[in-house]
Amino acid sequence: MKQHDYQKDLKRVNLRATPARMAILGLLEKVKMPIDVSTVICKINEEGIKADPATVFRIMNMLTKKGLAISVQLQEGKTRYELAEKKHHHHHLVCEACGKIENVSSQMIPPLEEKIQSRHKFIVKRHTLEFFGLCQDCQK
Amino acid sequence: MKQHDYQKDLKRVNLRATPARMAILGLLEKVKMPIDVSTVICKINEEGIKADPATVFRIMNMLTKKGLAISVQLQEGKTRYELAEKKHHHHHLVCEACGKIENVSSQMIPPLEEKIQSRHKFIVKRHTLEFFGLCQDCQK
DNA sequence: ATACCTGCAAATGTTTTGCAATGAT
DNA sequence: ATCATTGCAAAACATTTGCAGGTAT
Repeated sequence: MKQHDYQKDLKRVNLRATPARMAILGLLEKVKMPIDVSTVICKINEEGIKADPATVFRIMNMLTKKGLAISVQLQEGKTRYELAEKKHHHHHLVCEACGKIENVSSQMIPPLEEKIQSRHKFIVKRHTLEFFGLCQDCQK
Repeated sequence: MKQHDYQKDLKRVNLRATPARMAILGLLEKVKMPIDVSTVICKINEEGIKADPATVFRIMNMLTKKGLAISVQLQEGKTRYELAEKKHHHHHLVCEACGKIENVSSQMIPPLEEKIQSRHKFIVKRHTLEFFGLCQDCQK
């Protein structure tokens, strides 16, 4: 189980390796699910790293812009972030009872909910699907 | 082209028919796309109906809870609402250039982006797909 | 040494809440 | 006459920004 070299990751995208950034990358790898800024602050604080919300928001925006993190919005009125694993694009299964968040790969899409139900033992109550891009008029 | 009887719709779900509610339902039907609270306030104001943000938020929450409206979140940090047409479940095509929002039906899902591209002349840059329901542990 | 980062305070934007007054039934 | 609904003010959150001081490189 190889530990990522965050120092190198950060240097690669021209970001300085600060304690907060290292801690955040480590945390994102450890939790393996999208987390919001308050959780980040709380968790890294437990590791002895104190950071201001403004700083954490700035870091998350940076990591996202640089491609090290991905922002995820799950109809909660706030943003979550997860590590941008180079591997497959995926979506999320959000349990409305306990809040647990699992991943599903895009290959799941075709017979959609039945497949998810049988493979993940997850009862799909509803889903959201939104496409972002360019409408006909804006393609010029 | 039959005009909806909002008065009856509201009564059916035990909500009183107030000017603000009638105006909002009428507006939602007219615009035919999800709109946010600021837009609602602005538009109904043009019709001579003045309403406080707190009131409009309360109304939108009510309408949503009662099933007359649906809330839509398109990664904007705010909530949009659309009329809960009894017809088919659908998703949205959001143009990142002009902000126009079109609808797509669920039947589109299978070969996903290619189909959307050819049928809607919409270039899909990215999409979000999230499932909400009950995980294995929470099904008891 | 220099440019980047951070903390702090203040501002912005969305949404919620308490309470007294108003309005629908 | 009720009880729901509204407006207003204030508060709660999530997020952003300006600026001066601190820190990686």
